[in-house]
Amino acid sequence: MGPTAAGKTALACALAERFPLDLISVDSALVYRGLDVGSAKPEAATLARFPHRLIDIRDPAQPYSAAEFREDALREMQAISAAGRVPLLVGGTGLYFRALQHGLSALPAADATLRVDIAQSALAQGWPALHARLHELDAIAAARIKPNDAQRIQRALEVITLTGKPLSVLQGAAPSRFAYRVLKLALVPADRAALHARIATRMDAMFEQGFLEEVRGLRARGTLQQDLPSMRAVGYRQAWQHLDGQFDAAQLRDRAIFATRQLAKRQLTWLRAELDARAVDPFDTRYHSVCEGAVKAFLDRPDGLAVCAGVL
RNA sequence: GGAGGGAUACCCAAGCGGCCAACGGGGGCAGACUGUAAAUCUGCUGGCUCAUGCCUUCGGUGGUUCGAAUCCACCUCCCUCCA
Repeated sequence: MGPTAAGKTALACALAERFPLDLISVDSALVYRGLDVGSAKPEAATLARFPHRLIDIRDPAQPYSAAEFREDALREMQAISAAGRVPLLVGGTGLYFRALQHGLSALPAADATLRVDIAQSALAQGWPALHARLHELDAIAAARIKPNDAQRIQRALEVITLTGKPLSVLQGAAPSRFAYRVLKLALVPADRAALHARIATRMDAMFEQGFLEEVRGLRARGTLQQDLPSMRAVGYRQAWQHLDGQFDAAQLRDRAIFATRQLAKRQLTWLRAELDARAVDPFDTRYHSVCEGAVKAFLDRPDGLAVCAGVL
């Protein structure tokens, strides 16, 4: 686990080189085919040598979901284990890690038509009005969801409409047991400025590698919309707006970098919640011996990043 | 050389005698997070203390006033136009 640009792929490959590991990507953007440069998808050569499962499994016109990820990941873990190898989950999507490990309540899947309906009434009445309606239907959920949190209000109303039951009731309990022992490895920047520097450098590299052309191509397909999850990904959203003429190239670079830094920050919040809860001591050599030289090498990295690990 | 316009907190930008430590946006920091999650949302963002408290801020210096970011004078720098 780790924030974007921390070097997760490099660490994963280094580990896979020394241990009987098969990689599974835990990343909500890498699942989309055609989002390569801008998503920092591992290079073809890397993927050829270290295959990652759950990359390029979906067309960008079709949304993916945490629930689908859980199913897919469990299936892959099963297959890998059955083959006598160990699954190594690599990625930065906190919700996916959580959903995988702790499960999700039995809720209905997204309903595109219904979402459009809800969004339309929100356009007319404003989200606070819908929040008020949610309060009538499910006071508990409404108390937890902020009046401006469009996405969650929409989902809550969607679930209630689909099932006739309050979301808060449905979310009540679903502790699905997780059949695996977990060793958590996290790449955490000891110095935020170092991570920011990496992000800027990588963004410039992306532009040089044809990121804009990639987005032009995706738009040219004619089947993609700005509001699709794939096109709202960090960088892609800003590039789309730039190609719409909303701002110049300099602005694009700035905005894409800002968005990436903000993403990294949110990822670190997930990580802290995850790691603090375990009270992991990053320098407990017991864990390091598990991953030997690979982790040690990363621990000694001079770029302000560090690896910590812990058994769950 | 002459005529205008402008200098506000990290950045942009309101304010134009008291309700101003100073609207708003960006950025930053912290947090939340159950089928959109690289998404969505919340809080904080001069210092000290964290109390309806104190201190230091609105280019610089001086002045007017009970009281100034807001008025006046001079100075410094920037922009536009005329020469």
